[in-house]
Amino acid sequence: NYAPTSSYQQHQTTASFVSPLAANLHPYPSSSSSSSYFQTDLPPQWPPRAMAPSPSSSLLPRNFTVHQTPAYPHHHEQQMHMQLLRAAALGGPHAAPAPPIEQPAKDGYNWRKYGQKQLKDAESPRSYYKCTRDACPVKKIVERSFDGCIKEITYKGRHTHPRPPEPRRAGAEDAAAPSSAVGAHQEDELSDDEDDGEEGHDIAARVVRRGRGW
DNA sequence: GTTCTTTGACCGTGT
DNA sequence: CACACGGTCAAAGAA
Ligand SMILES: [Zn+2]
Repeated sequence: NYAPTSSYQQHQTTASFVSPLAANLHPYPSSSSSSSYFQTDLPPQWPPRAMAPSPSSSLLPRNFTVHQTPAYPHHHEQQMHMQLLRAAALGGPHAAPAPPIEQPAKDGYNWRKYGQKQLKDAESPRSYYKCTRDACPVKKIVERSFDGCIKEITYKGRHTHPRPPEPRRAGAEDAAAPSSAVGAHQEDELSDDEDDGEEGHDIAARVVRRGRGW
């Protein structure tokens, strides 16, 4: 399942600067030969809208790969993998002061972190987020590298609500076409994860699990 | 008061 | 059975 990184690395080199999030992520490759993915029932708008959080941190990963699992046929849960890979040549000497920590990739939704785990092998800790909207089951797992770069983002579930409105900046530029010619190309890939309908127990177990400690 | 992050403990699953 | 691993809870703190 998780051996993809290597394969991506070869491609990532070609990545030209790409605005963190561009329309490239769009599931609608209009006339793309392989639109096999997304054909499932993706939310009307799954691609993160404005990822450029602020003027400060623009050293986000250049290249990214999208792994999205088609909605679970017999399950209400959907999982998509989105891998953000940064250019290999990032270890640049001068590069930039490199902010100690980067903001979590913003995708337009609001998340609350409910856990973090240091994985066994990988030295990249995973952060677990849940959509703050009430009754919205969507979860998000962010795995970063030691240097803070996002290695992989995993979305689970579908939002039961539209994307919350973006906070307006007083006297700021309009959010029409911020990124100029961002038309670089990147590879969007999706990988099927478990399609056999595992995790079914997940929901049930969760409910029962209510009364622990307290 | 609120919401969100941090953090170790806890729990389910797999070996 | 125990143990390791990954995901989640929830108390305490921070904003
Ligand atoms: Zn949501």
